[in-house]
Amino acid sequence: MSKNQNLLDEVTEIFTDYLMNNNQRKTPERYAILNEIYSHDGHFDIESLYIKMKNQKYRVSRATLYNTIELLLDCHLVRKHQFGKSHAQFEKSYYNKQHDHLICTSCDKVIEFCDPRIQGIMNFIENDMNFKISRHALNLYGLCVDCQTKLKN
Amino acid sequence: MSKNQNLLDEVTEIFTDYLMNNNQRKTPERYAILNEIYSHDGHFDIESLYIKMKNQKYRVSRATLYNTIELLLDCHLVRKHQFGKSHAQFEKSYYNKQHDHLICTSCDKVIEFCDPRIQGIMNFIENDMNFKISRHALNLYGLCVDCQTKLKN
DNA sequence: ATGTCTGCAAAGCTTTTGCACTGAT
DNA sequence: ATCAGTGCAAAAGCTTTGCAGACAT
Repeated sequence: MSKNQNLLDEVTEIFTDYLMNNNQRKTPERYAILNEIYSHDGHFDIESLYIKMKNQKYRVSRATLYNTIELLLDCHLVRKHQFGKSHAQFEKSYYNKQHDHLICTSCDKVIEFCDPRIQGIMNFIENDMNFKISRHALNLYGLCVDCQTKLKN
Repeated sequence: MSKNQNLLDEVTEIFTDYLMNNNQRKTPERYAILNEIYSHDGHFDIESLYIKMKNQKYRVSRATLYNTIELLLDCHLVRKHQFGKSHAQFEKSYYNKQHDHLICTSCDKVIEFCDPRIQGIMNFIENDMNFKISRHALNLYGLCVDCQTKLKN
């Protein structure tokens, strides 16, 4: 609880700094959205975030969600993913080390993993192909353990 | 020229086999689409393919393009990508070894590259995390050489 | 007081679906 | 002669935009 509160305080401060430095207004809606995102784990899309906030006291519009997500992406408090579905998915990214994803094509579950060898590949690309990498996404599509067992029966 | 013709003959045969084995009709539209895709290099989206075919003698609908692309994906003659834009991009995949992509976030150029180390990562995931991988996508986003120079000025 | 940000609704884009017709089998 | 596949248009999703009003500065 207090750990979560600390995290929330930290990201709120980062967001505030970002808004000030970019001449953006510090509106209650923006903080409410940041708060909602950092209060839950896992991946989400705009629609589910909209529903979740509507079901609570919040009064937000989809437009504001899209607008605010853009700001959060810009200050790296949120990451955006396209896992092959038509709609984008997001996740909070502060204090969450960069990781990659296994996507189960049967049940749509998303599993995170880390592998240091990716760094080697990226170093090679930057040095030998002279491409300045700002971010990466390694997605492995296939069957998770559960679905492998299910499909056997 | 004759090399391209050989490739076209080969993929046509593969597609024909696929259609027969799956009780799908061998319609001229489907072959026209396959032909169009294999006559050009690089990545494309449905809309540009539609425009390109409309500008020629072809009479195709978007619905048929989406439908046929689905078949071509299923028989692995085409690969689908989501590079972070809202619309999907595709590329022919026969005789095109599996590769990954550098995506320039400034000019949207897509550059292909291969790195054998990815195989090591995938082996590890399959064996130690018991996840059955069917395909992967490693996308590195950043600035290509041209845009690095442009942005310096 | 000013002008940005908001909610709402409407429009935009990509993709999917419904329907009557065409044509591969 | 069937009925799957097609073109066309309309619908369905996700995302963006226009506008009048609200509110952070």
